[in-house]
Amino acid sequence: MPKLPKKVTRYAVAVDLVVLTIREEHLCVLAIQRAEAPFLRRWALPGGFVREGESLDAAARRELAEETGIDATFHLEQLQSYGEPKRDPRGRVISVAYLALSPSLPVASAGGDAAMAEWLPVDLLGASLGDSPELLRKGALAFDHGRILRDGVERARAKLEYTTLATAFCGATFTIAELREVYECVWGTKLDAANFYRKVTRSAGFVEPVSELKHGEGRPAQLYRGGKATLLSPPIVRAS
Amino acid sequence: MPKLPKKVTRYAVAVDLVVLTIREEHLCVLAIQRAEAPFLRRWALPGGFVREGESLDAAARRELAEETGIDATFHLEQLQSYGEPKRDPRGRVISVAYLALSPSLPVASAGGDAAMAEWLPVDLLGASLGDSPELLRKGALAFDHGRILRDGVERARAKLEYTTLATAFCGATFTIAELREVYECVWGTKLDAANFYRKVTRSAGFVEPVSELKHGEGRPAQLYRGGKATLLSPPIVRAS
DNA sequence: AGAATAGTGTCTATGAGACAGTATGAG
DNA sequence: CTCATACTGTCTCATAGACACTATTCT
Repeated sequence: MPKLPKKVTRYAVAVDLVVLTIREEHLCVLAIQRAEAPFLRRWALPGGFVREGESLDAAARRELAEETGIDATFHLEQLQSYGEPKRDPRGRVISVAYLALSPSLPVASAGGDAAMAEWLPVDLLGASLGDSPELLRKGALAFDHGRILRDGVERARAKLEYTTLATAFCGATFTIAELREVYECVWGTKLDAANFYRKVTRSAGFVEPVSELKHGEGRPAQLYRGGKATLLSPPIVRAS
Repeated sequence: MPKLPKKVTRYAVAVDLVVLTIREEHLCVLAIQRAEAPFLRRWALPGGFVREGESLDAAARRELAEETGIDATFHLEQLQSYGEPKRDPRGRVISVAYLALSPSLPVASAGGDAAMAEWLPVDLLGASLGDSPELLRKGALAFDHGRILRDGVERARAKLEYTTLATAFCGATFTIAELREVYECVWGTKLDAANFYRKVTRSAGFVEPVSELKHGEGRPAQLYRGGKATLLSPPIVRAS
C-alpha cells in the first residue's frame, strides 16, 4: 500500500467546542480563560488538538469531558471547520468546531489546562450581532472564536425550528413552560404560551407526559420527557 | 509570539468536492476515475491536499477549477469534515468536504492529476439509500466518498426547501418549468406545476422576469433570472 | 377571595394541494 | 384544427397567531 507523499504539508488540527446552555433565562456558552499567550486571560472556547489515532468526534467528546466534566450524553454535532492561514498566531491550525447542547449544570468545573471555565451569556459577547470588524477586533473571544460562536448559535437557533433539539437544553423531565423558555432564550423572542403548548403537545414524538406534576406558583404543570422524534414537521418557525 | 509545540501531531488535510448538477433529468455528481492505488480505477470525488498558506475555501475553489475548469462563480459551501483515522489507507487524512452546485455543463474536462472526469447520476451510486454496510463495502465510490456524497446530496435537498439555491442549477435565464425540474430531480418527486408556478413567482426575490420568452413545444414560456433573495419564507416543503 | 400559572376554545388569515379551466404558441 | 405546454381560478383543508376563557393550585 502506497504511503502519502512526504511533500504533502501537514497541519495541526484542533477541535473547538461551542457548548450552549440556558442559565437564568439567558443563553450561555462555556468559555475558558486562557492561561497562556497568545490572548492571555482572554475568553476562548474550550478545545484542543486532535490526538493520533483519534477521530474528530472522539476528540470533541474527550475535550468536552476533560474541560467540563460533561459526560457527553447530550447533543454533540459537528459544526464547521475553520482554516484561515492566520487564524492562530502561533502557526497554522485547522480547527473543527463542534456544537454541544447541555441542560443547565451547577458549575463548569475547570479541569485540564484551562485556567478557569465559566458560563458566559452569549448576548454579552455580541454573538447575535453582525460581522462588524469593529466587534471582531475588540471582540471578547480569542482567535476567531467569536465567529465560531456566532455560527454555533445560529445553528442552534435554526435547529430549534425543525428538530426536537430544544429538549437537549432541559433536564430529564420538564414542563411545557420550561421548554418554551428554551425557545424564548435561544431565539430572543416571546412566544404565545397557549399556541406553543398545543403545538408541542400535539407534535407526535416531541414530548411524552410522565406521571408527575411540577408544583410552582400557580396551577401545577404536567411534566414531560423528550420523545422519540428528532424531526419536527411542520416546524416551529421564528418570526422573520 | 510562542510557536505551536512540536509534539502536536500534524495531519494531511484535503478538500473533497461534491459537485452536483442536473443532466438529462438526473441529479449527477462530478466524479473522477482514480489513476493510482489505492482504489485504482474506482470513482472518487474530486479533491486534493490543502497547500501551505491557502485557506480551505481557496483550496476548494482551486481544486474545482483545476479538475473541472469550472470558474466557481456558482454556489460553493463547506459541508463537513471527515477525520476517521482509517478513512484513507495511505495514512491519516482529514478531509474537509465542500458542496458545489453548477448548471448543466457540456463536459467536465479532465485536468490536473485526475485520470478522467465524468458526471455520474447519483441514484446509480446509491446515495439516496441507507447506510447499509453492504452498499458501502462494494460501494461505487472510493474511500468514504459515498458517505460524503450522501451528506452533500442531503444538504442540497434540504437547502432547496428554504433557500433560493435551486437557481444555482440553472443557467443565466430559465423558465419556471426548468426550475421545477430542478426540484423534481433533486428531490426525486413530482410537483404540481400550477402550484409551483404561483409559489415561485410570488415569492419575493426568488426569480425576476426578463424580457424574453423561450419557445418550445407548447405555449412559449416567460424566462426568468435568479432574484436577490437567498432565503425562502415560507419554504417549499418536500412531501414527508 | 385573589393571584398566578396551566391549559382549552375559537375565530381569522394564510398558504398548500388538488384540479378544472383558459391562453398561446407549433404543426 | 389539434396538441402541448404555460399560466390562472377556485375550492378545501391544515395550521399559525391572536386572544378570550376555564382550571387548578397557593397564599
